[in-house]
Amino acid sequence: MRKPCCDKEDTNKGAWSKQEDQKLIDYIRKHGEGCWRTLPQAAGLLRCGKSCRLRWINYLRPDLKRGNFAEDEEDLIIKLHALLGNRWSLIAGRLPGRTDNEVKNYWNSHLRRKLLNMGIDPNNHRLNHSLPRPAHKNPENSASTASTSSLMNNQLVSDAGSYMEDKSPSGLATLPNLNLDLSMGFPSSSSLGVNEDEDKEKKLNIQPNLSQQQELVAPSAAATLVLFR
DNA sequence: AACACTGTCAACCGCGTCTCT
DNA sequence: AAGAGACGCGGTTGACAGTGT
Repeated sequence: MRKPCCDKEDTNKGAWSKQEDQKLIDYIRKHGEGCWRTLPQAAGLLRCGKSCRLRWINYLRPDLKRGNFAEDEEDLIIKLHALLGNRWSLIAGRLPGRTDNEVKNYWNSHLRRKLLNMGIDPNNHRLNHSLPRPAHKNPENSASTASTSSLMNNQLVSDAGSYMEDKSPSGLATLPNLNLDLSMGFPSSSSLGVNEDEDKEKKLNIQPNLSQQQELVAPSAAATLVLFR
């Protein structure tokens, strides 16, 4: 049988120091990612493998974009969230250089509120008449919803809303064709295992006729999704 | 200037799934 | 086939920064 991931007494917790970061970077540059269980000891770090993995994926990876989200990224997150729900890793997989944690944080701190301010329920992306809709009155809103206006133009809200209601007898919500422009590159296999991605798309029954190497452009291929939630 | 409140984000925790023995 | 460890994910927490009073 395998050994436990780490001895909890011997591991550091909390914020990472620059030295720790450097050790992790150096080690992964030399040996590559993976084998997180043995990595801390091999790299001379008093951290558990889980913590190392998180630090690398969320912060140290060289292909991370960081900085503010662009409007098109915001739109894409909102669209994908309407389709996938809180499947942050899948959503982040469509945003090159972004991590699931980053997307999740951005959703919770910015996008959720933005939708609420528009009177849209962030949970189901439907217009919610019981929510406040200051739309034109609030200057902050009119400014901040510049990108979301394109959202409305795409009829995402109504589309998402209608299919959320359109439940099949089996209890699954079947999504109609959706003109979802997913013209983003595929996630790197380092950030999201290819096999895992494949597997999840199978589970989600996404059928955009894609090969792994193809850029994901699914306008009319139209993700026909069967959500299992 | 000092305090309270709010927002942001890195990191942790627990759980489900996968993989290995 | 079963059980245990490893991995990955989503939810939550807590420290810190920024803003308001």
